[in-house]
Amino acid sequence: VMILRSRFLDARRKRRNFSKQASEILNEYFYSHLSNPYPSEEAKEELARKCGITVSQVSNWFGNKRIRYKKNIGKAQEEANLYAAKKAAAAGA
Amino acid sequence: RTGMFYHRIPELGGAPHALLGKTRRPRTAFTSQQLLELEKQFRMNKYLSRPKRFEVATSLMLTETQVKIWFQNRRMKWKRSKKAQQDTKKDTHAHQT
DNA sequence: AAACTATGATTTACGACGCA
DNA sequence: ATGCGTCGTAAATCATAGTT
Repeated sequence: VMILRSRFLDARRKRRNFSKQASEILNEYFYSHLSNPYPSEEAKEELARKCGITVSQVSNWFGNKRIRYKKNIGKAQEEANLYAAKKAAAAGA
Repeated sequence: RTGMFYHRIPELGGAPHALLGKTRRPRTAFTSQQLLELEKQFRMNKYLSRPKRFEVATSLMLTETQVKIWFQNRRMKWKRSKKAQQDTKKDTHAHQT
């Protein structure tokens, strides 16, 4: 059909991947709160500050992460173990 | 165990609205013509009166609920963009230490 | 460099809750 | 009690960045 998307106004979709460090912080939070990965507004603000991104971006990240984790628990499990180990190592110090 | 994170509020709710008779309307991609008209209406009024909603829905072959929800979502988007603009202003002329 | 994959952003549709 | 408001979200999809 002629759903010729307004390919112009969507130019804000100029995205950049987050820094390795920011992803690290977000993943650490996600996997250490796996039973309830829903950060409060305050937690989102803190994550945003630590990652140097906006609160909306933090919300987007968690939304994407939750759904994609759920859709592939097997694969994500590796990542979960990785971050669990990392946390343990940090705590063990 | 992969304790599936259900939908918030551990107490109450229990299972997330699953086996209930309700069927979620599949996500429909509105056509560019529909979006153009909806945006036009939104520029005129941020809120739609009941008669106007019926008129718009009918002319665009959408349900009144779809139009209602579209306006709700559009207002949220509008609000987010205004907020983002404010935040940008704050950043733009920064206060250095 | 084309094909494929990862990822951040945007778009419909709701559930929960508020208020008149 | 009904109905529409916001808020936060799921899920699908889009658009581009990154990888093979």
